[in-house]
Amino acid sequence: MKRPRASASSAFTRRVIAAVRRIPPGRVTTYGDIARLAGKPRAARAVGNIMRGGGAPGLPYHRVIAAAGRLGGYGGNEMLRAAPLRAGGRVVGGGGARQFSAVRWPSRTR
DNA sequence: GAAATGACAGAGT
DNA sequence: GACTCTGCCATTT
Repeated sequence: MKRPRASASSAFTRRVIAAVRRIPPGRVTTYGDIARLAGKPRAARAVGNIMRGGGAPGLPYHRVIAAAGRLGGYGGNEMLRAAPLRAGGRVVGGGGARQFSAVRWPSRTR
């Protein structure tokens, strides 16, 4: 099994973790926003890489979703249940991106 | 040091 | 409105 997990050995990784931690309860954010908070608005991919590693256990990574309002490709089914995504009713499973807009962390100040 | 991988984003068709 | 392709970045091997 080859599972290259990233570790928080860099400041950037730490920054991403801090950004996720900044997410208020009942709200979700996108990789792009996290990347931007980390200082690299184009590093959404890198953000996903860091999460994959799980360098910060306990961190609400499940609150971070794709900009499209979808979950991305991590296949978090049980996770969503535990996630506070029900802030607006339900983000995934039925209505999706629309409600997502309601719980989206208003951090994107483009 | 270089190549491969990956939980995305945005623009174009 | 939906699908496809490319670009950007960081980490790991």
